[in-house]
Amino acid sequence: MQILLIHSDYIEYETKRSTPVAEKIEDSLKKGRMEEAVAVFVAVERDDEGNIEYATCKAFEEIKKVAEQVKTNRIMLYPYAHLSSSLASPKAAVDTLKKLEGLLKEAEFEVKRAPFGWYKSFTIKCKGHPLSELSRTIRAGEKKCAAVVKEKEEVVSEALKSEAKATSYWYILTPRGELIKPDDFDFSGHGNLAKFVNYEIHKSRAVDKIPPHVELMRRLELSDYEPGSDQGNMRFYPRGRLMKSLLENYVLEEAARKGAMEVETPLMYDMNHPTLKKYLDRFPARQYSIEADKKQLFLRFAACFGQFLMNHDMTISYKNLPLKMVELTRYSFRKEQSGELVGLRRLRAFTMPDMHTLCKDMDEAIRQFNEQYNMCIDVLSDIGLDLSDYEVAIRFTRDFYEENKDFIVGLVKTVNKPVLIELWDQRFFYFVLKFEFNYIDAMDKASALSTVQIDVENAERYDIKYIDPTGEERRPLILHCSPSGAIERCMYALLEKAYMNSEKGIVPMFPVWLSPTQVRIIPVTQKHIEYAEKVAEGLDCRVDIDDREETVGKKIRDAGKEWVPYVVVVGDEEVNSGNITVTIRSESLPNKPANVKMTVQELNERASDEISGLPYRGLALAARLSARPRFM
RNA sequence: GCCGUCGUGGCUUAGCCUGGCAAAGCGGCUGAUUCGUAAUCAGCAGAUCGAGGGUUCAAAUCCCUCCGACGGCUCCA
Repeated sequence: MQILLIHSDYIEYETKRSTPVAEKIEDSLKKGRMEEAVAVFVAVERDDEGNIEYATCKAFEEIKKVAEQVKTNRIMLYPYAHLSSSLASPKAAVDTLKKLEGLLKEAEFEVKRAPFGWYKSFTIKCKGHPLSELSRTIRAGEKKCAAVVKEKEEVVSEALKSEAKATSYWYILTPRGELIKPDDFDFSGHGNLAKFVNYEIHKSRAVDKIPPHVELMRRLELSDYEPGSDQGNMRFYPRGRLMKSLLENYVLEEAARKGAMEVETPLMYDMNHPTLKKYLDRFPARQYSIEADKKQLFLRFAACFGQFLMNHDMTISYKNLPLKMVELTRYSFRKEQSGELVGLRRLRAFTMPDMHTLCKDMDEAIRQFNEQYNMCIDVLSDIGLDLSDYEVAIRFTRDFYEENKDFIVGLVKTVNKPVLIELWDQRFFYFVLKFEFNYIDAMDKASALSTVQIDVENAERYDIKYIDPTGEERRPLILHCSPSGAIERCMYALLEKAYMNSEKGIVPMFPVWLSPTQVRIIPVTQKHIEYAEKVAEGLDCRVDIDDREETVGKKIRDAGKEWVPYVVVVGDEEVNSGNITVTIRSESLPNKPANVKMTVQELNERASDEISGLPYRGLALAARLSARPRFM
């Protein structure tokens, strides 16, 4: 916020013409005059929008200080856009001005406020003494002022009021349908669930290690922080890009298999679009905003916007339902608080498959929910995460539960292990039912992967309708589904899992279909490279050749450090026998490689079998290791 | 965003407390070695000690501000 304070003999204004953003005012406010007053010219800036309370209170303090110094009790607030080139939205500006006016009045100042959004003429007679002209820049900053603390308490108490209404009731639901309070539940044999419940309910997250996956993502040259961007925006090296691409394609193909139509929608939207504005108001200050020409734009944080706007314009018959659309958001942007960002776990720009299903009624929504619940289990399983890696949370309103008890218990039976239940007396969010699969990492932290929600609110908000058999317009229910959750987060989970495995004495690796190199061929000396090439030609997967002038021991070690699933050493023996010796990583123990003699064809069959039915791409790097640059 | 800890060649770190020529390993380059399952040998290059400011004859080292990472609070995919 920029403010300019002028101690004046008098200030007077008169409105001339309204602009499109003008506030509505009574005629009495079209002219104003104040004698012996501090005129406060104010430009509310974009930065203030994140913390209007702070900016308002800080401005209040500054004005109060100056007014006391120049010994006046009269304040004229005057909106003055020309003090800044980075203005807040008109709505935020008016809010701020009104709040500031309120604070000043509370402090017993005599306050007048010139109307916002009008062309005005004004006359001011500046006193000209040393303190009569002052300017202040207010930035969301370090110190809290007294007024902020007071204001915060009020905000908190508001939030507490709403939270009282939305009390969460926590339970554990077993596959046998028993609903048990967490305190009464015997967690033995359910260590991860205990961690998850602890994480969710008690919010106990004390940890003193650095996250293992952060080190691994760099050591494996998958991805890294990009200091040249904003925090939480990653760079992906060729290996990481390959893995990510495979995962992306996989989820899209699975969605397509379930009948979803792939679409693409814009990354940025008009902040003042009437429909979007309402939606945005539920997620204050969470998005990146940018300015283009005169428009205030925000970057999407999911694909909902684009798809719902598309749904709004579509002509949809009941015969088209359930109607599925999917988009892989590269990227979804969420301006998370900087302290929350961690490696691939929590980002500001992330890739999320986002599928929406329009359903004609609750019965269909529930059937779809069940189908997608199962799809999510299958998707995570192919990615390399099984039911022992994540915990299930199901959250719903009491009403929904009363009407669909058997269905909920059925979901628990599907996974055949106890799940965490969160139940609300009233609907507090836009959904009545949702589940997430929460991955539990090496530091006992939980992160949501797959999720499905039954949305009962946005069809109305976006005016999405379908025509029923009688020709009537009706509102569909909308399922939100992310079959895998964020792609980066899947990579994080795989890295954390590999780390935990290595702690348990299991050799860490990725699923073969995701391994950047699937087969590494190590020629014993330079003269065996030609033979290595021949072996490579017989393999239908990502094969590379370590042609560097290093010892065999070194090359073996390096292949191990890259988690290559199959390592083939070729020397005189292989050239003579025609067979190859393969080190199979998945069957190896630490310091105990599993070496198996087989033919090239046998290895090819084995590898092809493991990756069949899953997306495939060629090597991300040169086939000869000597030609590869280092990224770290 | 707030609180705490940290930031030294591309990477991992020593040096910082107690100010006095910036060290090592890995990686890179050059040469020798042509090697059989977790690191072959030798040499060379490579640093604005996160950035900016201050104190001092002298700052990687002490002080301040900012940036970034990690951890906590809060939140989520």
